[in-house]
Amino acid sequence: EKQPCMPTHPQKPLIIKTGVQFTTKVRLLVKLPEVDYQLKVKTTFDKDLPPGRVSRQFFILTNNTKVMDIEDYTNGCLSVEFRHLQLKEKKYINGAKGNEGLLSVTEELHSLSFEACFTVQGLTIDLETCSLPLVVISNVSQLPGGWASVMWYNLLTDEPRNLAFFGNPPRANWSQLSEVLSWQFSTLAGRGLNKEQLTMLGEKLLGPHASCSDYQVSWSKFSKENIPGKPFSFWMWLDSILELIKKHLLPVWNENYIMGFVSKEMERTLLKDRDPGTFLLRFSESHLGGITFTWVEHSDNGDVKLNSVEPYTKNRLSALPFADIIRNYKVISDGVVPENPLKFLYPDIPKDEAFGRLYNSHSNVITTPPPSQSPEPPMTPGEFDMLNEHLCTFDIDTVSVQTLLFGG
Amino acid sequence: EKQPCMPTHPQKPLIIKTGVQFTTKVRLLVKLPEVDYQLKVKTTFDKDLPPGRVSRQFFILTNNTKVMDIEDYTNGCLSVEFRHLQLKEKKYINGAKGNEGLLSVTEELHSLSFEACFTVQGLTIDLETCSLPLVVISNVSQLPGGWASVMWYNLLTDEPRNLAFFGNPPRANWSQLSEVLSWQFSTLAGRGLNKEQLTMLGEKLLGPHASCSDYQVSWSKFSKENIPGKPFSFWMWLDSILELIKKHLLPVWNENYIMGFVSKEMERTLLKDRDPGTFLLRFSESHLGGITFTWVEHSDNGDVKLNSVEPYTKNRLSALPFADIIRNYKVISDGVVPENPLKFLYPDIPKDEAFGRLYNSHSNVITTPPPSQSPEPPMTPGEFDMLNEHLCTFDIDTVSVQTLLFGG
DNA sequence: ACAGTTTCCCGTAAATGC
DNA sequence: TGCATTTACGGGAAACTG
Repeated sequence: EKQPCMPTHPQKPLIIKTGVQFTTKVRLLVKLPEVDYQLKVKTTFDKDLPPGRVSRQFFILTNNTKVMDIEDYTNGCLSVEFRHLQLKEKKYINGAKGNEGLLSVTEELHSLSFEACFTVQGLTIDLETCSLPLVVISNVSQLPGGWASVMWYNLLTDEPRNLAFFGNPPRANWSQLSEVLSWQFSTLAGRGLNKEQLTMLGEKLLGPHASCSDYQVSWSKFSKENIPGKPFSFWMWLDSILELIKKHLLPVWNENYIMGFVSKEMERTLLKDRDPGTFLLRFSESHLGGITFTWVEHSDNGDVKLNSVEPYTKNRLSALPFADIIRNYKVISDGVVPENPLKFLYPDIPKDEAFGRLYNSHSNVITTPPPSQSPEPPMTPGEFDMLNEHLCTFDIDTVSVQTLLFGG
Repeated sequence: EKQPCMPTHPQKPLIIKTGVQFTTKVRLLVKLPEVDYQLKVKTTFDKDLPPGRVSRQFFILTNNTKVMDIEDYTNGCLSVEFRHLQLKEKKYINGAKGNEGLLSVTEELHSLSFEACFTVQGLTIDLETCSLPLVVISNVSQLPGGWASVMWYNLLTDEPRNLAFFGNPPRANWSQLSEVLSWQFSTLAGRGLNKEQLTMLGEKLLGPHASCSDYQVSWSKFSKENIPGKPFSFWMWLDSILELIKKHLLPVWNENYIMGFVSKEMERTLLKDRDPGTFLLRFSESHLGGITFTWVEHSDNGDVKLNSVEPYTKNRLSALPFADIIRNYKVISDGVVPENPLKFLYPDIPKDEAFGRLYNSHSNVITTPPPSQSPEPPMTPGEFDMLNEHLCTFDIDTVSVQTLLFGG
């Protein structure tokens, strides 16, 4: 049987959006003695949470009971997959929202519980397990915040179900965190971040004085506080770039043509001694999801001048792919013949040699519609791969099953 | 009380999308003697349609009963407005879909019924009325087809409720139809179509030999059959242009700078004797929702050459407004200095004189994000204005009320 | 296999709630 | 009032269904 619909945002599991279908699967790890009746599993959302512990309460709209089935004839394992599950918020008649006041919705952790009950050799056995902490959102605009929480939790704790984690979230070592950030890029595009790129990110987060690997980053600095002088947090900024790459820059990113994370100072250091027309590609630090290029120009008196273009965002890039923008970019100034100032991709690759294979449109004259989106690249392995299977795939804990089987 | 949400697609009433809220209002035209209890009105979808008459059946998801209220103290009129109504399709357990097989969903007409019952001076009075025919769609992609049906019905019949209308739809005189088409533009933008533009449309629909005003257009030619050699019907094509104007071309359209509907032959006739650099703006006939410009060029040997650019569609226009595209358009050919070939808007208005006020971005160098959408223009009056009030606003027929009042 | 139709759900905008 | 959060729904794409 083919799956009629995939789970939500497959790249970001453990986040459930209300009103959108999701899928979950439980597997029984012990081999049971023959049972002559069907083993029913019931799934419940936030089963044994004392009301008021979390500010919002949800329930599963759709049918939440299903019979276990033999998953695979090679191991005879019993499993059940719930599909088309959907979450809805409970509305309180008398506004008794037990809001703790401190946490945002994406810091509020929830869980899915699974229960099964069966009788074997006169013993009644209750099985129960639950998922890793889940974040519930109501709009995809909350997805970046939710994913920040999932990353922080799984990076910093091995506890299976500490729903109060964000009441007092621990700090992360920059060495751990930078690895996770790099993985975000490699799961997206097959290319992580190099040392220089990570150094720039570390300095952005911790200040220029120290990006030593034992420096610690607070949860707040990572995703709650705004970057000084900017209306967005570090993670919101970085996630906007991930989205931009995913939708509009994959070919160029995968060719390693986007230096991307370069401070203004480093940019000057790199470019100042280069030939005129040398340029590099850099993500905007002032706007969400923007990319720009900076090129070297020599004034008549020999001064080195660096020019940048206003960042391109998804709107512009969906009208014309980035490689074609680079190809056809022209500077028009009064009295001067328009010219493309971009000659060599840093350090010295002739522009057309680098981008030639990525060009789509032919020229300004014969304009063609934007080409269809390039297909999603295959994912590369990484520590978070466990999350990249089905949403909430977990096994019933063998130990507790055995306890029940022999201790009942 | 402020309205919490507007009805669906306010420009296209009498079309209801399943799962999307709509609003309706009934008004009692006769002044009733004092009643000491509240007058309840119940609304029902497709109340007395024999099952099987239409292929799909729908029901109102939300509460469908409401109490009438005094609308306006100057006339003391009773009325009730239903808000947040929502339609859902009935699913048949045993596929007894009474599909007539011939009609498409947007040709299937439905109606909303309203009932009220009250007692006055010992007489029990039943009031009932119903809406003009409605089209039910499940996706906005069906909106153009639905609006074609609403237009055709209201253009060609005065019957209040001929739900079988599209079983054998009448033809329309070109004189009537062209007026309706022009109104589509004037309700959108405050500017209808002129004689030349309508002539081009008439020839497109009827062939070049005759666009005499008593020529008749069939329903099929208008919106069902594809234009020969094209994968879309006449109305789909025209509607795609209306959408393009609404979202991306309002300022330019309202200035009357878009000739728009010009045959290739007419274009040549108009441009061939003009100065080089004279251009006109024309909608694409080969692609949905596209606009292009054609300009005159003189070859070295004196031959007149007409060039056109590949049509701009909503994707490109949302990245850069059309006036700026015209401003910065450049032809780049090998060995020739890039130049903007657009000099004079036909017949002879210097480009910047025409478009200057509409320019937004300054040049290619300092690029700015596209400006926010310009606000909806006020509507102009027209025969279809009655439709452009609330969705399904109608009065209970005075005659039948009196019949009931005195004939009971 | 296919075309007409519906469902799904992201992403933007507006409404709502606190 | 302002900000956080939810709701609404257009639009593109996938899934469904005869």
